[in-house]
Order: sequence, then C-alpha cells, then structure tokens
Amino acid sequence: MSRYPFRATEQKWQRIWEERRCFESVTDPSRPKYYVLEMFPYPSGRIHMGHVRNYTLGDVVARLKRRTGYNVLHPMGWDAFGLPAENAALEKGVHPADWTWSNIAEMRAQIKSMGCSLDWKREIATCDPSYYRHEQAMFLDMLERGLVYRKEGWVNWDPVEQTVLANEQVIDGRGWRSGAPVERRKLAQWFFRITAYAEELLAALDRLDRWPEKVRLMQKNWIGRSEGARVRFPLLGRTDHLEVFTTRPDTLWGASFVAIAPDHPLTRELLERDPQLAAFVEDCLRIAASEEALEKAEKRGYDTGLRARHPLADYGAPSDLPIYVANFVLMDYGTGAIFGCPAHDQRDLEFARRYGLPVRPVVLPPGADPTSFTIGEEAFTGDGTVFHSAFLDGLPVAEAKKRIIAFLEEHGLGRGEVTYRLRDWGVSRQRYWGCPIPVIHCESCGIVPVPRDQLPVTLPYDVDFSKPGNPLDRHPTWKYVDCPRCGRPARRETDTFDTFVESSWYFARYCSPDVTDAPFRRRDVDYWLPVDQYIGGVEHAVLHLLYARFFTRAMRDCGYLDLDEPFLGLFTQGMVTHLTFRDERGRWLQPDEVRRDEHGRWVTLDGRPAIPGRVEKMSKSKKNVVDPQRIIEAYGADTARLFMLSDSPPERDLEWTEAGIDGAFRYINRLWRLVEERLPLLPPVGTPPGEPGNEAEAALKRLVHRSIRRVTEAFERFHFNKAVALVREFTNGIEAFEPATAPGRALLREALETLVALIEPMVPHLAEELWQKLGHQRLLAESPWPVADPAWTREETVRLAVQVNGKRRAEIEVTPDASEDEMREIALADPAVQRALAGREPKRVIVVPGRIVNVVV
RNA sequence: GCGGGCGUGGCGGAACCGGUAGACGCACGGGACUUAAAAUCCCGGGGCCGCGAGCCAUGCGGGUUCGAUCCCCGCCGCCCGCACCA
Repeated sequence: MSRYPFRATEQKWQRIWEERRCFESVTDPSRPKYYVLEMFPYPSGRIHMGHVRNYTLGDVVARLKRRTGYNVLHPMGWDAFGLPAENAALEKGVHPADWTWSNIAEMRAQIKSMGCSLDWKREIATCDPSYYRHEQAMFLDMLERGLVYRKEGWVNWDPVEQTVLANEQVIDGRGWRSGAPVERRKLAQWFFRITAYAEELLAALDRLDRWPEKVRLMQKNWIGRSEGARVRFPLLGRTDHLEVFTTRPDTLWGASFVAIAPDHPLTRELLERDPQLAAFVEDCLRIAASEEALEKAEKRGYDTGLRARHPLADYGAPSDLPIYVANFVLMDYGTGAIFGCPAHDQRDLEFARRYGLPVRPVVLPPGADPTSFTIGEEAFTGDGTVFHSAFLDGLPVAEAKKRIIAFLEEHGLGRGEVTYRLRDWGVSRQRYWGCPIPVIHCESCGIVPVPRDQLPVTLPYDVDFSKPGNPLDRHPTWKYVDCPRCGRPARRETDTFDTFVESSWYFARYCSPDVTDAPFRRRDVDYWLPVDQYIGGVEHAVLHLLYARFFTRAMRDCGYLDLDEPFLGLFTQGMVTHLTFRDERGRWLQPDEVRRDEHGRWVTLDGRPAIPGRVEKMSKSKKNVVDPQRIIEAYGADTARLFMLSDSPPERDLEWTEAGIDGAFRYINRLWRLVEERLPLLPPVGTPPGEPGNEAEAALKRLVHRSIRRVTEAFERFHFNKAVALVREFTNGIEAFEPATAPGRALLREALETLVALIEPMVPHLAEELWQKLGHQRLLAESPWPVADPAWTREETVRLAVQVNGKRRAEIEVTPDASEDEMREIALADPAVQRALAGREPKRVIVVPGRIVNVVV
C-alpha cells in the first residue's frame, strides 16, 4: 500500500512557492486587500505549539482570502528586544545581539517548515536599527506634541529583573515575568500620555464589533471610567484645602470623616513633626509593597488632629470632620483624598466602626421607614431616595448627583469630574537590550532631544554583563556626549524602551519594510491598514492591544497616518495544553518519559508508576511540552496543521494528544490513497462534470455542492473544527461512491477536485500534490475557491420528525416544497403516530416546514 | 468581593433563529485480510429495563412554550479578568 511521502512533498512545494514568489504582495489599490496578521513571536530560539496553532489559524485565513480574490498581506517578523537575551548573556556569555540573531535564523527555518503562505520579503526584526530608528523619530515627534513626558514618581521595581514595570505588568503584586514581589521606588521615568486618549479608547471599543466581547470588556474595565465630583474641603486653622474625589456626591451629608493617602503631600508635611504618624505611614507603605497582606489588611487609620470644614456645613451637613491618614486610600487614584460616608460605603463603614465615627444614613432604600432605618453590618449601596440632605431630600440617587454637582459648581465648592483607572504608560527600562531613548541630559539645557540627523542612537556592542544593573549606564564611553544645544559635556539617556513600544506599530512597518527615511509610505499604509484579521493569545487582551490602539492614535495625531484603530478583526486563540505527570516523589515527568503498561496504567519507561495530573498549558516548569519541530519531522507539517484545527474550536484550549496527532496522520494518508486509487478511473483533466444519471450520482453531486457551501461557511466563521468534520464527511461520501458510468466517473473527478480544493488552506502541501496528480498545471494556491451551485445544495427529500405532544414518535419523508396540508396528512397517516394518538383526536397540529410536525392532543 | 465565560456519551466536540440531541473524530468492542502482527477496510455503540410500538437523558431544581442543550428564575461546580478605584 502506498504511503504519502510527506517529507519530500512538503519540501518540494515549499521550494516551488518560494521560486514562484506566490505569497509576495504588492500595494495595488485597484484590488481589494486583506491584511492577515498573527502576533509576531519573540525569538526564543524554538517555536512552540502555541506558535503552530497561531500560524496555522492565520494561514487558513490568508489562503482562503487569497483564493477568494483578495490581495492578501500576510507578513512575519520578530519581537526581538527583551530580557531573555540578556539572561542568555548572563548565563551563557553570549552577546544578546548574537543570541537573538541566531535564534531568529533557527526559528525562521522552523516556521518555514510549516509551509505558511507568508511574504518573507517583508520580514522585520525590531532590534535592527533600521526598525527602531523610526521609533526614535516618532518618540521625538510625540515629545514635541506633548504625548511624551518625563516625571519623577513612584514606580514598580522588580528586584529580580532590576527594572521598572508598568502597572499592567504587575500581576497580584508580582512582576509579570519574574514573579518576584514588586517594590516601590522613586525614579524619573518617561511616560506616554495614554490617559489623554482614555475617553477615545473607551468609546471606540463599541465600534470594534469584530473583537471578542470579552477583550472589549477587559479593556473597558482596565480604562475604568468613573463619573463623580471633585469637592473642596477647607482645612480648619489653615489657609489651604483638600481636594476630594467622589462618585457619590449625593451622600455628602452622610460624611463623617476625611481620609488621605499615606503618601499624600499633606501626610508628608505632617509626618515631619509627628514621629508616630511617620511610623504609621512607614508601616502602610511596607504592607503595600508586600502585596498579599493587602488581601486581609484591615482598614486602619491615624487621626492627624487636623479637621476639615464640610463644604455644605451651611446647609445642614456636619460642620467639620476629622482628617485621618488611612491605609486604604490610594494616592494615584482620584486625588488621593476621600470623604468617608460609612452608611453607604462598605470600606468607610468598617473604618467608622473601628474608630467610633458616626454612621448617618442619607439614602433610604425603597420601602424602608425613614424614622427607623439604620445601618448594621452592611453599608447600603443601592439606589433609593435621598433624605436628611437639605435640598436633595426626596430625590433618587442619580437625580441627587446631578443636582449636587450643579450646586457645588455654582458655589465654587467643587465640580463634576470624570476619573479613569488607566494611568500613563511608563516606558523607561533600566536595560541594555532595548531601543535607546533618544535624548541627552545636559546640566545647563536640561533634556535635549537627539538631533534627527543623528538618529538612530544605536546600542554599543561592547558591553559588560558581569555586574548587575544596566550595562549602558556603566559603559566607559557610550553615554558621554556633547550637548547638541550648548556643546558642553552631557550624558545620554541610558534607559531603553519597554518592548511593548516596538510591538505597538510593527503592523504598520510591514506595509513598507524597505523604506528608509520614514517608518512607512503613506500610500502603503493607506492601502493595507487597518489589519483585517489579527490573531493571537488572550494574554495580550489588555497590554499589547491597548498600547497598539493608543500608539496608532498618537501616530495619527503626529501626522503619520490617517487611522484610529489598528485591528479591525481580532481573534484570540486558546492555549495548547497537555496532560501532566509526576513520579512517586512528585517530580514532573516529560510526556516522552511515560508510557501505558499492559493494563493501560501510566508508568515511567522503567516501569515505576507515573501519576497523571491536570491538563495544563504546556510549560517548561511542568515539563509537559511537546516540541513542534519533532512532530513536523515525524508526521509532516500538514498533519500538525490538521491536528491544530481538528476537534477543538480555536478559541478554546486544545489538548495535545498522541492519539489525536495519529488520527490526523491517518486521515492525511487516507486522502492520499483515495486520490491515488481513483486516479486510473478518472476522465482527463478538464472534462466537464456532466449530469448525474442515477440516484447515487445525484447524491454525490449534492454532497459536493453542499460541502462547498458548508465548508466555506465554517471557514468564514472560524469554525475550523467543523470544517474538518465536514471535509471528513465529504471524504467518507466519496469513498463510498463506486462510479459505474462515464458521467459517474466525471462526477468522481469533480468530487475529488473539490475535496482537494477545499482542504488546501489546512493542508496545503498535500493539496498541491494531489491537485498536480489530478492533472493540473496551475498551482492550487493560486486557483479560485470552489463555488457551490445552488441547484445542487438543496435536498430532494427531507426527513422530518413527527411529535405527539412534543415527544418524537415517527419520522416521515417529504419533498422540501410539500405543503403544510400534505405534511399534516402524511404525518397523521403514519402508523406510529396513530398508535401514539391511541384514538384521541388531535386538538392542534403544528407544522414547521422543513423542521417538524407536532400533533397536540 | 466585583465583572465575564463555560458545564452535552468513556473523551474532544456537533446541533443555524426555540424544531429528529450526540455530526465528525479519538478511545473501545466485533468482523475481514494475514502464518502472525502492524497497516488497511467493514460493522457496532448515551443510559436503563422485562430488549419494546418502552422509559430516562444536555450540571441540579423550577418556569415559559405545542415543543427548551438553546429563553427566564434560583442553586451547584469549574475557568478567566480585576482586586481597598472612593
């Protein structure tokens, strides 16, 4: 029996595609375009299964779109700056640049072996000065336009990575990469003014209708818009005042204290003269830094002895309030100062109970009695009617908010304000392997941008990694330059960009990777952007995707392009998972270190028990990784691709199993044999399909056209697992068909050609090979997608269920255009229906054409 | 705690807009081919029992409907995001 020679075949077609430059694209405004993009990889050295899944999904879309007439852009590149390169330098003594470039070479070969329809002419690497020089120029433009600024502030310091992290990069109080508890430090940092776009980024989410709802919601929550008011509380015995932000100005009459953050300017002023307060603050900051404690941390405060005058003291509110420093008040949200209304805020209630402060309800729940309503253990945060609040009395909460804000504004006591949870994006990193920030620090001129004609500021090659910290900062010469403005000795900025900056605009660079004097040509980006389909992991739902959306707008406002949103369609794929194993001592075992014994139990290779654990994301730490390169060598790229698409919907996790990959491999070989074996029966290529002469032939013809319709639809809806199922069903149908006549043989050719044409996006090498065997000269990758003939997508008869009182009792066969009366008659005549009726008279008969007949008695 | 998602055979999953639950595959059982095995091909299959013209089945309990995996209410379980955001 012949076997599909996948190795030779895959190499053959990859060579032909490359020679004929099939997948290279050019800007051509006369044609409709389609930009398919997978999130570019970090060049770690080897591809993993997540990459294989990602690029398979993208390639299916790219190939389908190309064959349905689009001018497709499908590029690939490298997110090449980042910490692992420096770790390699530290551990193995390799230079980060050398390490990165050799990894890129290796991974490029691995990705190429997958046979994706990529335009390699457009390959970019972000660590190449030809890429990051444009980023430096854009940074200077943004600096001029006020979209970039430098500020001294508290930062999240990762003690392991010895660098600063953005808020988004801190997860549960730990560094997103190192997992080490983050410390708070004070440093001067560069920031992108992403908050200037908070409202726009939020509002535009509604229009991203081809994004997963989940991702839009995550971004919405991340931006965290809240409407409220900023209220002035004058300090008694002083001339200044506190600014307080609140979303509940309607509860001002219920205020019983004011609280400020431990790092509020007023706190810092007070602690100079109050050692007890200083100790309290130190305590708070330590707990804040040592995360977890927060979880259980009680509401604690320190009475400063200062008091604030209530702005509404003249209108029946408490005349003045104590000012506490409280551990639960955050300096970087709102104004760092709050007023506490214990009756209507759970935190304030806990605080009030602890310190014996009054609890005065001012919102009455619906149906409650104003004379007897009191607050117990739970604050009342719902809607109700305001009372004990002068002119707000009787109003519902929403109304009261509007009224009090108008009042505060009229009397100069405060104003309505919208606050966002989103903070500006800190991009300074104390690292070597990143894009240098193109500014110079001069003692007399301050911060001076590097003149444009001196860009790019490139990284020095001769760096020393033997000591911790930033090698750029220690470099003997690199940072010492003359000030471009005054000519006196000055210092380069030694921080580099967060690597999320590079990935914020790479999709635009792909449009014109060759242009040197600008990041891209207008003509190219105007044509290709936005990306029509972006595909990657959900882990980037907030960070990368939000930064890229911001950066696109910043580029727009600097006149680089005319675009708001970079990614029109977004698809987030699930993870690739695998069963985990441990030995008796609890040590993780690799999948190739276990087998099943004769009783089907998991054992190690030398027969000791292996304990299967949970199915988890493939990770080195749990040792449950399967190397894609090994799979491609053993089974071929098409098998790996097919398995990636089979069974699991792409948005869900996919469990890698040996059995699954074997199943895909068997099917690949079955397809090969099917065409091989039927080939001698077929009329020559180009023979017109001809009309079916008997029922079997008609059935095949219908199967062909129904398959085209259903598979196409499945692809378009990203139901790739269904597409695989439908194609297998189609294969089963062809296998069962025995051609007996000349038209039958012509039909068999039509069926096989259609099958091969439909599987091409998934298993392109096999499909090209079979297409050629069937006698075609033209490449399948460049051939049009099959079109279903509507005359053959209809069934000639339909089977419908007949229910009696909603229970299925019989099945009838009718023509699709049968009238309701006919269907009713046939159904009622059915013996099984008669039996179920047991002589009872039908009260009602519901007939849904093509669906069901339901007899109600 | 808040927000979101998901629960369907032994397993991954189908089921369009409320209309025959279990497509397709994996694993399994039986058979064919073979000296034998592998490979391949064919057949079978949700559960129960008295094996039928039966009953029960989409996490659990209710509801709406002629009819519910699908809609509504209340539970239970798992997963993800945020986490003192005033």
